[in-house]
Amino acid sequence: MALEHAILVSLLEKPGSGYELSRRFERSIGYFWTATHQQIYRVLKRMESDGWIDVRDVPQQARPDKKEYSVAALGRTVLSQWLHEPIEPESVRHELAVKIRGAAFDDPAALIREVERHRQAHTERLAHYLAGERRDFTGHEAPEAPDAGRELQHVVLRGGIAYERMTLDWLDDVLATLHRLAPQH
Amino acid sequence: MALEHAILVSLLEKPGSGYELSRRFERSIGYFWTATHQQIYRVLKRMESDGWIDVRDVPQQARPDKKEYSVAALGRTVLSQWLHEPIEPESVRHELAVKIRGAAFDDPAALIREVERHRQAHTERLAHYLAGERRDFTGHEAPEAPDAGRELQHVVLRGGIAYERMTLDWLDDVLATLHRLAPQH
DNA sequence: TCCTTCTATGCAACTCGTTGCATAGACAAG
DNA sequence: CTTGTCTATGCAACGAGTTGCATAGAAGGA
Repeated sequence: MALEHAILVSLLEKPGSGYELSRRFERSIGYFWTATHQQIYRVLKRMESDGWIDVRDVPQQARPDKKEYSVAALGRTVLSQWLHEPIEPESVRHELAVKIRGAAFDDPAALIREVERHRQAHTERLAHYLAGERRDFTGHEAPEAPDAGRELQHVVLRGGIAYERMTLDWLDDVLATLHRLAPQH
Repeated sequence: MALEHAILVSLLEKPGSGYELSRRFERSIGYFWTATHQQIYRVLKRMESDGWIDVRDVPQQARPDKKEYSVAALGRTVLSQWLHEPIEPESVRHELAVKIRGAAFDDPAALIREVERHRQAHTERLAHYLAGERRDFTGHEAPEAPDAGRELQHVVLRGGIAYERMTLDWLDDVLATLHRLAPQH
């Protein structure tokens, strides 16, 4: 399991409440690990009772009070241990690929609109990543004092960008194939 | 849920037993949807009792008897319905990306070996895909009578190949970044 | 005033997926 | 003749993840 670890990384990058974490899991770290707010609240509670993180009640005006979590010493140890353990290659769940192979037993042309929808979604995500890259990573780095966190966030973001570009190319390939199989469209 | 649908697609491509399906989920369709044999047996039982698939006892010599499953009419209907439903973009679980971001709070150099291990695994998987492509998709297609199933399996495989190539390039980028952050290595 | 939206937290029920274990026939190697 | 491997199926328990629902304060618009 790695949700705990994703939360530890996110809280190390910046302490925050369950609500704030669930927002981050819709942006930033959520591009590489998804979680709903229910999952996050439940896991935060367990992590806190296990002493991995500390809580602090933060009264707010103009909005409900919140609980701000930050990583405790034990949490850093746990994260460090996890970082030194080898992980298995990702187990893939590529629903669209299953659909494409399934289309052979139905109407391939009917998938065209669906694939175009995905293409659109990936175009938007790529634009979003590129905007984030321009915003956060276009300043000059001091070459003698690189900021490790910043560099590592950037290389992960470059991975997201490469993934979206590859996916767009592939979806074009899929669309060409579907059109070839259904020339009347 | 899509394991049912992945199984329907696989059984339409070729009927088979739970054991045979679990083998396919380690190759072929398993590159895009993973499942263990326990999951497969459990779901097969449910699908059969729901009338999506038919069973046939197949006595064998030199090995235990098996139950061969094939898709029933209802299963085809269910698959067709699913194919016409829009699906959400994949929810990502990229554990290595979480680790890379986490490395900022530990020793980035300690990740180098792990990333190299992943690079090795992806190199092997790419070679495996390319071998499969040479084996199954190097014959000439009759241009007037394309085999839809074959074409669609090929485009999905091309997606896997593109993914592995992109991943290898990105892992090289990650390794260069890690080395830059730990020049003593 | 009521309705909606945003922040903020949480429970309960359920399904999905993983892990460990068990059984059993046939064959091959030592 | 025992051990290991391959085919073949399955149970039980647990943990992870999803879905639906609930509460509540404050702000802003109709």
